[in-house]
Amino acid sequence: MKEKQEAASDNNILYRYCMPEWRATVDANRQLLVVKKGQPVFSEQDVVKGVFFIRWGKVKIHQRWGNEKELIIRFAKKGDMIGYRGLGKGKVYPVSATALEDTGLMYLDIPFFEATLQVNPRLTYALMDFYANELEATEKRVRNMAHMEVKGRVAEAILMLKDHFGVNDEGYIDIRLTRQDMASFVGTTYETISRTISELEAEKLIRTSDKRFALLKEKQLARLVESNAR
Amino acid sequence: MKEKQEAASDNNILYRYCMPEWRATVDANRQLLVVKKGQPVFSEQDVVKGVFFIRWGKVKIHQRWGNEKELIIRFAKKGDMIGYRGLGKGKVYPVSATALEDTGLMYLDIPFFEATLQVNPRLTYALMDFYANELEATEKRVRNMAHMEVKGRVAEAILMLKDHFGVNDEGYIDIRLTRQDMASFVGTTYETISRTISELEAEKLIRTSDKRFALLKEKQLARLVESNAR
DNA sequence: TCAAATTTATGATATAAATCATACTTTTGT
DNA sequence: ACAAAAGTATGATTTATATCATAAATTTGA
Repeated sequence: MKEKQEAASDNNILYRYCMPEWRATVDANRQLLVVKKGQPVFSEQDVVKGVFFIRWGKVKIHQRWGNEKELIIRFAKKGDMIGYRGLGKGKVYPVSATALEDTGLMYLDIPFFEATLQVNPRLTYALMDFYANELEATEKRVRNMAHMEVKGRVAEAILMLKDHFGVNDEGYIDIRLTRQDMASFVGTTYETISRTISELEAEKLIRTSDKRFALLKEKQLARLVESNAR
Repeated sequence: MKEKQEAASDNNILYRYCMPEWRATVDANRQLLVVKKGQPVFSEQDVVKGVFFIRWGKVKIHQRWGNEKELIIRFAKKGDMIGYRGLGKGKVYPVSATALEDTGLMYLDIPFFEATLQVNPRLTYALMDFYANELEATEKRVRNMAHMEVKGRVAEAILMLKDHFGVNDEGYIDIRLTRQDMASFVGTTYETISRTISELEAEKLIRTSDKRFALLKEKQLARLVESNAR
């Protein structure tokens, strides 16, 4: 892997909330790994053996449904923790994680991670808060899925992507997504996404290029979200 | 309130996971209250001032959308905690809680509850696990909303209700729900629910009476859930 | 570098479920 | 105990979006 990527500083919930004395223990127990674009970090039904922290790159957390369909639960970037699904031995992942680009990860096995939680109440507290907030966001998604139509959900998805990944110099949101991934994130088909994106472009609310999105009229897009009850 | 109801033993995550020494402190700081059927425990946009534990009765956690529509996020019964949405001052509820029948609650204010978390790492740990599991269940709901059609979602909803509330002597799930509540839980309209329930009854998979459901062929109902990709 | 595979755009058609409408039943509050 | 309000069943119509189909554009890897 490239130097620049390897040099990325780790800044994740674990490093931020565990006691400084424990940090060296973490470093002694961690493993570093690289997953190539398109390759799985873990897959549904795999036994949970550890937890991952993204050092660089991007990952989608998704769930298969039947043969062809999938739903993207969330996207993860540098600093994000993935793969921890609560306590309990012998658990299997209810979701898959797949690299959207070459991605560097740090891995801790479950016994060590849970020992870390026991020793660092502040970390446990921060993690509880993290899950409580994720839950709130996911509940909102259920509601949107139930009551908002596709166009509003697409608008909201684009705004979420902007919040999560930020924009680059040219104003494009810093993640490349296929129409299929976008469809899986919004919960619709790629044909419908294709049409909806074309429509939003025709209305000059967004621009797209190289599988990226740029916001042209963010406020109007946000208004679209609000007024899109079914 | 009736004697029998008042005599209910409290068994909730707080009592289960906080240190015995702390229990008396909790009891000194708690308030007990009763909310009548149909009345709110708290409402969307209220400032979060405390957390509630249900002693007896049943509550729905729901979110309004526009004027008429709502989505029921979850149901809560005896022992369940409601109203805690992570740390942070000045937070407002993103959801409402409304009593489905007369309900007795214990209330703790946020400063005391968060002090309790600080003092009882095991409780924090249990709460983190609780939220991680809730998150997993809610993610599954997002997926079902995206890919499963109404009939499958209704079947799944009925199975969830059975798990959560159990069945009485006559085989009926121990909660009374209007068609509108059922629709809000499944994420559809009451007309569609009415039709779907009629259909499931005609197929002899369920029976209904007095706003309650009884399972006649649980396995077939579960199979319906599996095979109901859109 | 080129052929194969994947991704995209867009049109035509089918369909699940929303909406509109009406009559009937049950629950609630005074 | 009764009138008003809320809830339910079911039919008719509309609509958003899935599905099917085709062709063009882009990406991939040998």
